[in-house]
Amino acid sequence: MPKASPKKAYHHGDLRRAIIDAGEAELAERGLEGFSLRRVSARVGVSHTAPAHHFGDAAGLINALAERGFHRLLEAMVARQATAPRDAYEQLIASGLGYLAFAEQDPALFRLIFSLPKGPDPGAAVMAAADAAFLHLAGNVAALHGAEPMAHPGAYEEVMACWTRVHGFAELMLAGHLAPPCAGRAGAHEALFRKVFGAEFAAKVG
Amino acid sequence: MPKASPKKAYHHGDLRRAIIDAGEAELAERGLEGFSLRRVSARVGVSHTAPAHHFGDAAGLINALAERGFHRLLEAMVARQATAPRDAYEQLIASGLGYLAFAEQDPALFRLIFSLPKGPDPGAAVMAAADAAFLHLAGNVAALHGAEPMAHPGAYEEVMACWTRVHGFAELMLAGHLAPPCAGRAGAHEALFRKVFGAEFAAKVG
DNA sequence: TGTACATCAGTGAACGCGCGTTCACTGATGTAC
DNA sequence: TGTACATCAGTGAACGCGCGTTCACTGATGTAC
Repeated sequence: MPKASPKKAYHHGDLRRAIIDAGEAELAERGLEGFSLRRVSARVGVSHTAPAHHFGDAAGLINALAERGFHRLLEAMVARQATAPRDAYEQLIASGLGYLAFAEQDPALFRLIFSLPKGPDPGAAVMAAADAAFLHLAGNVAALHGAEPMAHPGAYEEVMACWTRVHGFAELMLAGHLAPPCAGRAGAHEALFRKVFGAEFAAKVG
Repeated sequence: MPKASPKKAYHHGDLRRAIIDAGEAELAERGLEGFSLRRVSARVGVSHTAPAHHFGDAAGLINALAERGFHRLLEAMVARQATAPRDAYEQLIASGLGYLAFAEQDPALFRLIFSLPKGPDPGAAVMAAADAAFLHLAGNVAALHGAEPMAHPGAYEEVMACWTRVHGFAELMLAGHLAPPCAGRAGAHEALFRKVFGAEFAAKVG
């Protein structure tokens, strides 16, 4: 039994993964404010210089967390859709509700992915993860017309109309700007979200 | 001439105001990340313990900045409306464009006012400033119906529909998630905003 | 009008803290021959 | 199969930095009498 009881192996085995996990937990518990490599390292039980081998500096870890964050966002949309009627509009709404659920469950990670410092290199992996989330929404919208995503004229504007509504709702919710009756109960925002999402404004001239 | 040439008066005269001004500038130049009382004090040319007399700690200054931020947001909406046709829908759109202009001009302050730590006491003055901005939008929406703000049933939902759209657009714009053709030119987002704000989604069942 | 005293506003030195970075190191793993 | 060596992964002590806080202080202002 060669690998049995590795009590305290010098090499961690999957430290990169462990640090991202710890970073995510740290973020959820204490927020981005005061986020530090030292704290994350201590959480993993490793010396505070160890992460440098995998991420370079703190920005590198933040980038990795952002990539995971966009994946989580996509997962949340997909998960919520699975519980909804297959009707295209209901699927779109469910996608939005999943988006809101993610924001509510992990506000710090949600905010992180939408406030990246726009540094020199945003990181191709992060961009790809963000694009995947965007394209998912585009798919939801295209389904309303039984069409391919982003295929017809005006498709971009329509997807952005969807995204800005969902995202704005999420941000105002986190900022505490939704009316008190909606606070507290789980999923209490759903009725408001449905009305707000579909509301039409009169008097569109020209 | 009693008060002439006060070269280097021991008392500042209006230090509270000066510190808020410096804090606003500091925020605009360097962002909330690494914002410190020491830097702000140095900017004013005053010892770094001086602000404590006026704000207590850093949170106190942040609060004062948030209050000013909401006022700036309201000012931006009003200013933009003044340049628009008096038609109610155009006034609403103009209000939204002012909102976007503020976000674009001072992203750090914009983000600050929508990410307050939700501490024990959010500060009555900040709340009042936020409410004023909300009520302004409510007035814009009510004008579509020639009614009083928040008077008719469904008025709240309608105002939130407006707010979430404008706010979501602003946030995604700052996060760099608007399509490249819209980046760069001043006011280049206006056409997209108009389409996105007024877009309707088909198939609203029930 | 003048004097005494309390309060307010700002100073500047000192402190401890957690941070990221550097550095010489050591244990483990992989590869060449 | 064995040995040598390079590379990778993680350690732990040390450093300097900017931060907020504390503290005794001093200059200016206001108020009572």
